[in-house]
Amino acid sequence: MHAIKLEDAPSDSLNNVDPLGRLQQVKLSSSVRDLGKLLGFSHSKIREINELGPQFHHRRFKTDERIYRLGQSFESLYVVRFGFLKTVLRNSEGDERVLSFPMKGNLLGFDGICDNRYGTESIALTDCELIVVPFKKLLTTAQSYRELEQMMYVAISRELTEAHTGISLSSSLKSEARVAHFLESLAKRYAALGYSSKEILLPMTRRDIGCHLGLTLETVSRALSALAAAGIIAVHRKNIQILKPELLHLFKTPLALPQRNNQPAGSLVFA
Amino acid sequence: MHAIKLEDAPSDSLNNVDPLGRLQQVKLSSSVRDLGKLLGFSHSKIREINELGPQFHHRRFKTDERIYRLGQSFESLYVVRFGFLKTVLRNSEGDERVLSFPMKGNLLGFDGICDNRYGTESIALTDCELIVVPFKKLLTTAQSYRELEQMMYVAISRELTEAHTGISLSSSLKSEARVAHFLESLAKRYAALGYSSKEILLPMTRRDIGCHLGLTLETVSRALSALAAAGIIAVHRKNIQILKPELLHLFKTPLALPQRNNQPAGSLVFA
DNA sequence: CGCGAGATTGACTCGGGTCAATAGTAGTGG
DNA sequence: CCACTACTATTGACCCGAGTCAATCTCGCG
Repeated sequence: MHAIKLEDAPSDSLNNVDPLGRLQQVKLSSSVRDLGKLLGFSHSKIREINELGPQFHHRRFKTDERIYRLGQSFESLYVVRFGFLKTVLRNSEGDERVLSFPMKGNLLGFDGICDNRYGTESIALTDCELIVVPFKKLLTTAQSYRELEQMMYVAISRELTEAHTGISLSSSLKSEARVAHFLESLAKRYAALGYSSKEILLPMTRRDIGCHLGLTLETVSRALSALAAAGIIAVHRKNIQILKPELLHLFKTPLALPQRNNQPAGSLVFA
Repeated sequence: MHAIKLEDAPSDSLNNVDPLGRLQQVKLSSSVRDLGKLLGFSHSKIREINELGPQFHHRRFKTDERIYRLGQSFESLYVVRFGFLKTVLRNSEGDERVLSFPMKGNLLGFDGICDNRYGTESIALTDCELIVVPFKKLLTTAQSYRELEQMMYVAISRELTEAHTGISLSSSLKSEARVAHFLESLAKRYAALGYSSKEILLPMTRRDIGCHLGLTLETVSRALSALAAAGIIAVHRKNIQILKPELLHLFKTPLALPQRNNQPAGSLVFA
């Protein structure tokens, strides 16, 4: 039933795991080209980059560790090499909102750029490894490595725009549609990383999903159950099988049925 | 009753209005220093910038004109010199979401950076004037004007982060709290521009506000009425007077009342 | 003056929040 | 190894807030 191993090592061989399978606090490093690849830039763009040049350290974090805290002074951007995280926005009253669930290739910490301190908090959902990109180093070394700076900014723009789109557009949808949309986008991201897009292991709790979508954990649970009852997915705790991706996609639309009669409609249409 | 004149010229003297008060389609230009000031960077940072250097053209738009369309190929960033606009995100089904209401000093169009075409649409709510910053020019001239490029990126980060925060945090609040929060942040922005923060003229419709906050226009209207009934604001169409800013702020919190009894509570607490 | 877009207000309905009870799962320590 | 515990998830019952539909009002503009 285990969908995928979330801690699966990336394809290259930079890992360092001790005999018990535990992650060690070793520091390894990545070149600008490694970063470019990880961030998903095209090969042509990356080939222009000199292989020699600045190196960026890696850092490992255990489950539930904080990468940085709200208000902490901003020093570095992070690129995920493996593992899963969440970034959280807190308001003064303490209730929180999950902005994103970064995974391999995603960028963290850019919300600190504008006022030199992090405006969010980032927490490891699984053991994970991040590449540390000190912002000052980025600005100074980029004199010679201009490509890097521009790559980073393009990546920032992409991250923010995507997060924006995701959160914003779903807000007008019903709970089931939001959850369906969430699963779909997660599946796409998994697929892009080479994981299965049919068998998904959710690294986050229902509460986290709720905080991300603007729903309560109960509603998320009910929505998953409803999608399961409709035969579109199968749910067993954090293991999700996507049985009918095309119906999942249909579910996103606000059910543009005539719906003038007294039919119950709603979630039973697919039952 | 007119709160402020939205078309008020900025304090410097770069405007060009014909004898009838109409805006002319003249092109004027701004230096890097002008841009820096407009974007709100500190004087010390700006003083380092050579006054000579690249110049950026201005462009005027009439009410309801589109600055750029969704899908259009990305060429320029825009900085608002005066006037009010809205940026809109549309999904495939056509329903829209208002992401932001840019005004003087705000930046537009950065969502096009990541895939070279605009992912949003930007529409003038009033006549307005924008400074055009061609992205290619930014990248190439920035060899010598590195400050400019970095300023722009900091500004982008700030815009996106703020928009993010605004939309995200309000989603857990009740409608009245959302509207109160919206008014408060608008008042702050007005104040920062030197306008009155007590007498506000909303440049957008109730529908726009609703699309921004994830509410319907009726709910926005009701929320405004409720705030008015509580004596916190006075509403006359698009003219809003903020009578008790501190209560407006209190309203933001989810009303942490004991509320165990059968008191009606809700919007009448302040009546 | 009359038209139409925008705004307000009311009545009704229902989706999702809240509270609560239960069950499944993982981790801990004797 | 198993029992205890704490966390996570599921499901039900209830109720309130906001969406929907609709009528009316106001204002600006031709």
